[in-house]
Amino acid sequence: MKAENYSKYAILGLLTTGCHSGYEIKQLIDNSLNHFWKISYGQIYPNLKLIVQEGLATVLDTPQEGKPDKKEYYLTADGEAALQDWLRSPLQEIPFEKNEVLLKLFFSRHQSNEITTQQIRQYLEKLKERLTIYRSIEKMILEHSSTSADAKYWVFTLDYGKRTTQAGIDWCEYTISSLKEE
Amino acid sequence: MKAENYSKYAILGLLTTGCHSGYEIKQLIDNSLNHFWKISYGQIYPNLKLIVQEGLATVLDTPQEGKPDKKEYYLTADGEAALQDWLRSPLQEIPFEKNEVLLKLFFSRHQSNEITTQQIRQYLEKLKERLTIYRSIEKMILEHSSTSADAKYWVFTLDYGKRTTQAGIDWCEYTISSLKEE
DNA sequence: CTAGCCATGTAACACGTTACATGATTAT
DNA sequence: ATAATCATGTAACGTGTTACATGGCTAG
Repeated sequence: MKAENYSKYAILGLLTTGCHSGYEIKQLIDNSLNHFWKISYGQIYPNLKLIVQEGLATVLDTPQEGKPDKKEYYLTADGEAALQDWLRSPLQEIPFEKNEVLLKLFFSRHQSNEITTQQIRQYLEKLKERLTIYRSIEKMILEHSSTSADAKYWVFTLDYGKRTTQAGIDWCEYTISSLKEE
Repeated sequence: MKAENYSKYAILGLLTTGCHSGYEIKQLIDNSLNHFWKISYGQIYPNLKLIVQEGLATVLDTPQEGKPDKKEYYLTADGEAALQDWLRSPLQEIPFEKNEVLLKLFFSRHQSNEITTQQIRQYLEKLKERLTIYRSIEKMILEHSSTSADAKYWVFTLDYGKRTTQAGIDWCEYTISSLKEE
């Protein structure tokens, strides 16, 4: 009963978006998927090796001038098929949030409302920053690559981030004001 | 640069909510914290052992009639202090969602809108179920233990779940209708 | 001259899940 | 009979992060 290795498919997908090396994959994830997916080099490089071993991509050693050499990966027909198979496969789980603020709030009768409020305010600030980041990524996509066939879908994923973050912001404000009335 | 072991504090906190054995902790988490925290026996029992070793709790072997013996854990003064220290410590990270639907949607130009829509619909159904569960937990808390000093805070955490889930539901409906117009 | 970017990779570690082992009682 | 609930625990496994190693080029 082994779950899928999602990171493998994330990498497979990213190889179709114009980036072809481990380094570029990391860049794109940090810039554009950061709100629902993360990945580290410790995952990327071993997975790329695996993907080649399974025949889902081929490597091309590309020397560069003034920069270190890079390895460029390109999906094979099998790789394309594997990506599409995974895309249409049914969802396994819905996302689960491990939320430190809520965990603390759950036990907050052991603490003054003042400190609890402070922490929620801290959380609120972080959510606001996050919202700003989402908006700037969205702007970038719309200006920079609105012609790309991917753009439409990327904007959908950002919309999700914006909506749920806004819901979190609303909650913070409501909860802070509730704690004050006492 | 080692992050905190949150599960340890989750257990520490739960020992103050009327449950005192590993089994009871698991029950309560599955019933009431499930929307922002999960834990398995493989984490609970080793952590309880650790907590006792650190002097944060004491164990009491309690034989039961008609049931297996259980071990009851009670926080020491040090344990109470450790919990409070952690509660007031600043937030480390804000939660990060690893979202399979969004990952697939990100690459959905490789697939027909029909299948993409189906998957979002699937996601929508799961979010609706989740919302129903939140509402029933909330009702349980309000009816069953509204007198408890914890109840107020527990309801806040549920409110968060309800709001963000509702935002997800709205997003699904909007996105499905957007994909149809083509 | 120092920081940061470009670029690839591994080893150790932390965290968490799953499956397994044990075994009594109670409800269907 | 059989499944479910009560109850504790460990070992193997999977997944992901962090720190480290290497090293050249470019901008301040």
